[in-house]
Amino acid sequence: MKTSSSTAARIRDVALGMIAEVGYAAISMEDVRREANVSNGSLYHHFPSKAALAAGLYVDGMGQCQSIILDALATSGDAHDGVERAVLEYLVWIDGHRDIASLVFADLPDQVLLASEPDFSTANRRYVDAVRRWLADHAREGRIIDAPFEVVHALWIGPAQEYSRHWVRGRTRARPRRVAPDLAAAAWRSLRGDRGAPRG
Amino acid sequence: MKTSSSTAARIRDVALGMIAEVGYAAISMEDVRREANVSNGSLYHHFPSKAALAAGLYVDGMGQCQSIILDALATSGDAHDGVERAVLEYLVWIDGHRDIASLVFADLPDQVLLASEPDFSTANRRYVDAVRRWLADHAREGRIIDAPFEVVHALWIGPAQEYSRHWVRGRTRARPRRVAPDLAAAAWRSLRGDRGAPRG
Amino acid sequence: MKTSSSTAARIRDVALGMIAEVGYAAISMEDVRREANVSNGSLYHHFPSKAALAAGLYVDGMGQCQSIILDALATSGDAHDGVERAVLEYLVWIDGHRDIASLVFADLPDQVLLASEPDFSTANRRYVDAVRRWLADHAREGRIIDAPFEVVHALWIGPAQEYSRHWVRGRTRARPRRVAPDLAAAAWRSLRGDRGAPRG
Amino acid sequence: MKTSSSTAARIRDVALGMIAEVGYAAISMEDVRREANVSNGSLYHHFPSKAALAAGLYVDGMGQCQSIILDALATSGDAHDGVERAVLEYLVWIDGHRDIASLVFADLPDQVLLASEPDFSTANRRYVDAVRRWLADHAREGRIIDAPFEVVHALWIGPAQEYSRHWVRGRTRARPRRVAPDLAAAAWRSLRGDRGAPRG
DNA sequence: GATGAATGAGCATTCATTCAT
DNA sequence: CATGAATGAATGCTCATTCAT
Repeated sequence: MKTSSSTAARIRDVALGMIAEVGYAAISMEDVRREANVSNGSLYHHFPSKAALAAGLYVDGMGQCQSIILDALATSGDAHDGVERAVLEYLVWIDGHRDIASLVFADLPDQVLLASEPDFSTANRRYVDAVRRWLADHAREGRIIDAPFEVVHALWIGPAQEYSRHWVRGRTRARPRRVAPDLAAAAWRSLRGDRGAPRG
Repeated sequence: MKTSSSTAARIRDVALGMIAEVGYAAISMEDVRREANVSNGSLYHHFPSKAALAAGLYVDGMGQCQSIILDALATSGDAHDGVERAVLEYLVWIDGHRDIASLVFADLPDQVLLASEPDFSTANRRYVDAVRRWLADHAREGRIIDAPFEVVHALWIGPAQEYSRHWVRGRTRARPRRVAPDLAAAAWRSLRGDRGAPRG
Repeated sequence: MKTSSSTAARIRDVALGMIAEVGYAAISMEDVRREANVSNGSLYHHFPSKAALAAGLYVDGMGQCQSIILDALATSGDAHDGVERAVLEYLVWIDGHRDIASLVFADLPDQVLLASEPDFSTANRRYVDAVRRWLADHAREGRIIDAPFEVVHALWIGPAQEYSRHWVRGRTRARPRRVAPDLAAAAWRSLRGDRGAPRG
Repeated sequence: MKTSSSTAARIRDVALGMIAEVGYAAISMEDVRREANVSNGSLYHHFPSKAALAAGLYVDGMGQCQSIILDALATSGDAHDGVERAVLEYLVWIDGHRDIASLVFADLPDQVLLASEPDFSTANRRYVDAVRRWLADHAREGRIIDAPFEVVHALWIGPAQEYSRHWVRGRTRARPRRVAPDLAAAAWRSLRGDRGAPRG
């Protein structure tokens, strides 16, 4: 429950909460306006369109989400540590930021994706490049399997994402942080290469 | 490529294609009506509401999707075979049914999910029960790890779903059937239990 | 005061009256809706947009207006007769159809002109071609001056149009039919060629 | 091509250009603001309303336009010379001031006309009185036909206005100055009285 | 003179749905 | 089964204008 003084921030907070709860398509600018206690003119003064409003939140949330993983890798000891910590911290973060997670998992209409550019692509490229580089370093030494990026990424983060997706939708009992250790361990089993077992 | 003779079938085909392409929220009954070359009255004669139209397609697609996995398990030899074949055949099927996959991955509004009941829950229960039973059998023998169903399922099918999701959105180069072997092998590495010994 | 039974006709009548009175920009579809006693949905069922509604009226009015002149020429005796009768009957008709005249003189936004195509261009071409042909016939015999079409047309109908324009805007005392003889006579003085005086 | 140093002048220039191009109704204060690179507050500091902004330009343009004709009359030799020179110089001026002409020909909404008062009426009265007086002088001597002012004016300037109107809308090939001699000569043919004998 | 946040009424249009024929 | 007219609520957005700083 952030207390937002500035109008723009208040709008953002309200919009994030509402989109997380019922989805982009199900909210109207009027809903946001009312909830944020802002006049229509003011709302559009700060955000030129519904799509732009959502796009801002989306790019921001996506960026935070990716940063968790990048940070885990940047501070990781070895391959095993990095692979597991990424999954672990991703799930812990999701667990603490359900609204943002909900937005990131939502499939937003093209309109919104369009309004997210070029920020989205820039952030995404930053993420993919960094992860790819990290993977390549470890793949070269045989610690991690050598496969196309998309495949490795799906094996690695895919289960955590899939689980989080269900949790966000309320179709799962255990919170992400509870299942994090299991998913982290399994991620390593999926990704470890021929010589990927220095720890044991 | 179905040939649709009856009006209802033509509507269904058109609707599936359109929802797959731009999403449920982005289409209108008028769009469907025009594309299917049907009068407004006729459209509503066959499908009482937009939600009902989508719900029918959704339940149907979901069912087909689940059947692929259930069939793989039913005809599987051992745990290893079942785990891998499920992923493999799932991906091959997705590869051949992009539109349906797109619909299944879409997060549909509550009204559609509501209109999907009770068929959806029935089918889902059938799926979950069967898979859970199959897993339990093999977990008991130590072939497959023993963890909560949602966790095991995420580890197993999660990467394939995540990859397919990206493919459907056009954000991936290789077609699902190309990466299927890698994802299948990794699924087994994730799920194999203490005694889930190498085949043969 | 036409009594219009069909919904579409009633909308058209109301819209013509309102646009004539206050202008295209000043009316709203809601105004038309209310005045025509039609539901919003019904209004848009018959006319897909405000521009389309106005465009229909515009093309129609323009066509009627042009027909008056074309008919006068078609039934004219000689050059003198045709030149004067065109002006005369144009003014008499305008005098009796103030609403339509108002619409024809209005400078409608590009939107509407765009929506008028291709009907507008077709009608216009028909008019210009016919008048041009009639003029050429008489210019060849020296009855009427030989100058570019636009110039001759401005000299011929221009004063009548300018007068009508002012009348429609309420900035003139005498009704068009009152001044018609003067304007008609002057038109002939403007247009008569070297041998344009068989009548005396 | 005025160079506008002051903010107010820059706004005026921009507004004139935009209104000329797309019309009063089609521009917003926001459009002007952006194009003139001025803040919203500043814009309203200089011009209290959209109508007032347009009204200023309108009255100014109208005045310039009328001055051309009044000057031609004031410096004219005889009736023939005055009638022709007025048309001639009017068209030459229009040719060089397309934007202003466009504004003068536009049919502006009542609120703008209202905001133009009393300046507009004052200027108009000055124009009408002067022209009427000039005409009366020559009509008394039989040089120019004796008819109601509105009729004479329509015959005299009407064709030039009608032609200019079309040119401004881009519906004409030849520039006004090209057709000026023809229109001027015809104007004299229309207006000459019984004793409006050939010059010289 | 300048700035930009705030206001709220208004608008064209969309859309799912109903109903008479 | 089919047709198309009718309905009315809802929505994203624009815009002229005001006001505090």
